[in-house]
Amino acid sequence: MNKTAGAMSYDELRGAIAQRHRALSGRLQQIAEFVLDHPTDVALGTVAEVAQRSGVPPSAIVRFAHALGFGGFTEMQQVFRSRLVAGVAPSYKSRLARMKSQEKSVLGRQPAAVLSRFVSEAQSALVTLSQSVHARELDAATAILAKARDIYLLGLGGSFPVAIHLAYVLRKLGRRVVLLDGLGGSIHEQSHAATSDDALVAISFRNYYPDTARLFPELVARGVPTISITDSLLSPIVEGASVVFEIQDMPEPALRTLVAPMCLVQALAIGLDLAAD
Amino acid sequence: MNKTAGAMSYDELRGAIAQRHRALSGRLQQIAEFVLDHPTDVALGTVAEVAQRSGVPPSAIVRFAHALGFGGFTEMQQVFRSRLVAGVAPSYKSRLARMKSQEKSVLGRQPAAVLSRFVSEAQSALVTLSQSVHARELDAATAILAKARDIYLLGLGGSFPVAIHLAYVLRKLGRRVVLLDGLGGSIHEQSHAATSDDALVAISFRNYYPDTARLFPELVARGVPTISITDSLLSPIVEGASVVFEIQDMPEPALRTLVAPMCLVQALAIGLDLAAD
DNA sequence: TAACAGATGGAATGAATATTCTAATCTCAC
DNA sequence: GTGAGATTAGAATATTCATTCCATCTGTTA
Repeated sequence: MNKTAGAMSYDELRGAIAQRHRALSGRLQQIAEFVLDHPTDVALGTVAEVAQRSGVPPSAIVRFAHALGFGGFTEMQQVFRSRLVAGVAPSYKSRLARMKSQEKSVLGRQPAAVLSRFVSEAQSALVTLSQSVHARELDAATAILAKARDIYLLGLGGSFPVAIHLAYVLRKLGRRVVLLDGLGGSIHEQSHAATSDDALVAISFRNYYPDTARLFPELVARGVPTISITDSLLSPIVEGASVVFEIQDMPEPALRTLVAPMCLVQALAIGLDLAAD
Repeated sequence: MNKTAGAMSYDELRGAIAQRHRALSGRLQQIAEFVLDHPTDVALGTVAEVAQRSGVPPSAIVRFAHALGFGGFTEMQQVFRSRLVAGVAPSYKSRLARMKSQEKSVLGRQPAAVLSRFVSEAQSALVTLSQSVHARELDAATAILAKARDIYLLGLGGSFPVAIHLAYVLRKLGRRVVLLDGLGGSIHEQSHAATSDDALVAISFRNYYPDTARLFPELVARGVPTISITDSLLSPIVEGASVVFEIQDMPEPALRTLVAPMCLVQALAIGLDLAAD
C-alpha cells in the first residue's frame, strides 16, 4: 500500500489499477476488472449497488478502495466522478476542431488524422450498408443458411478476414462450417463434398481473387445454393448466385476497412441463430 | 403541480423549469436559476451542498423538486445525472435502450432488425474509438513499426481476422510480416526468430486466447517492442507492452463486429506508410 | 495433518443524508 | 393596520449509506 492517493486523475487511477492488478487478491482483482469496465456505475452508484453489480459483498468494495490508497469508497468515487464531469463540456467542440484541423494536407499525414479519416469513412460505409441491404435479401439468405447441412465459406485475399470471422461466429453458434482456405493444397478438393443440401457464402471484392472467380461457378453448377457478398453486379460471383449483397463504394484493397462486410456477415449469422428458435 | 415526472430527459426538464419559472415563488425561482446554471453541481452534490451553493436552506431544495413533480430531491437528481452519463458515453444510452426493446420482441429477431442493430453498434464503437485513441499512442506505435525489421502479428481466436487483415495490408505496403497462426505446429517456433530489432502487434479480447497470453510475455522478455490492442488494461497483453490501445465495450465474442480494431489496424498500417515518405 | 497468515463475507455501528414538520415570517387585500 | 393564506427556515426525524469488526474460510508451509 502507499500514501494517500489524494488528487488523482481518472487516467492515473486506471494506470495504477492496471499496474497493481496482479498483486491484488482474487476478490480484489474481480473488483478491479469491474470498475475499469463500468466506471460510470462506480461514479454514480452506492457501495451496495456497485457490490451487487460486481457480485461481491459491500465490504470488499471498501477494501478495494483501501488497497488503492484511498481512505474509503467515497474518496475513490470522487475520481470516477471527475471523469464524468470532464466528459460533458468539451466533447463536441474538440471533436469538430479535430476533424477540421485534420482535413488539411500536412496534418493529414499524421497517424491521428489517418485514423479519423478511416473512422469517418467507416461511418459512411455503415450508413450505405444499412440503406442498400433490404429485408428481402436478408430473409432469403437466412432461409438458405437455415436449410444448409454444411456451410461453405469462400473468401480469399483481402476478403479472407471476413470469411474467417464468419466461420468463427457460425461455429460458435453450433453450425457446421467448411472454410475454403486452400491450405495444404487445392481449394477445389476442399469444396468437393459440397452438394445442393449445403450452402455457400462467397465474399469477393475488386480485384477479384482468381481462385474465387474460378471456384464459384463450379459450385453453382453443382447446385449449391449461394450467397454472394461483393461490390458490383458485374463481379464473377454474381451470376448464378441465389442471393447477392452488393456493397458499393469499396475503396481500393489497401484502403479497405472491411467494416461493412464484417457487419453484414455478423448480422447474417446472428439473424440465422435467432430465426432458428 | 402535476403528476409524477418519472422518466424525463434532461432537456425536457430544462424546458419544464423554464416554462414554470414565472409561476414559482421567489425562493423557488432562485433555485430554478441556480440548477439551470449549475447542473453538474446538482447531479453530484447532496441537498446540503446544493443548498449552500445556491444560498437557500436545504428544505427549499426539496420543495423545489416537489414543485416540479418529483417525489424528492433524489428523484430529480437522477435526471441531472443522466446528462453526465450521456455526455461521456454516447453509445451506452442508445445501446441499452435498443437491446432491451428489441431483444425480446418478435421484430427484433428479424434479420433486417438484427442488421440495423449491428450497424448502430458499430457506429458507436467507431465514435468511442476515435475518442479514446490519442495521437501520442499512434505516433509511438508508428515509430515502433517504422524501425522494425520484421513485424510479427499475434491475434488468435476471435481476433484472428484482425491479424490477417493487418498482415494483408502491411504486405501490400511492402513490409516484412510474420503472421503467428500456429499452423502446422507450435506457435512458439514461429516466433523464435523475433528480436529487439523487430516488432510485435498483439491483438486479444476477452476471453483472452490462452496461447496469446502465453506467448506474449515471452516475446516481451526477449526485448521485442510490442503494440497491444485489447479491451482492458488488465488483459494479459498489457504488461510489458510498449504501446497499448484500449478499445472498450467490446461485446461478447459471438456478437463482436471487430469494426473498431479493424479500423485501428488499418489506420496504423496506412499511417506507417504515409509517415515513411 | 496441523498451524498459520491472509482473505473473505456478513452483521453491527455510527455517520451522513433526504425528508418532514412546525413555528415564524412574509404578502397582499381590505 | 389587520387578518388570511401562502411561503419560508430551521429543527426533528427517519432512512440510507459507508465503514468497521469479527468469525469463518482458504490456501500454504512445516
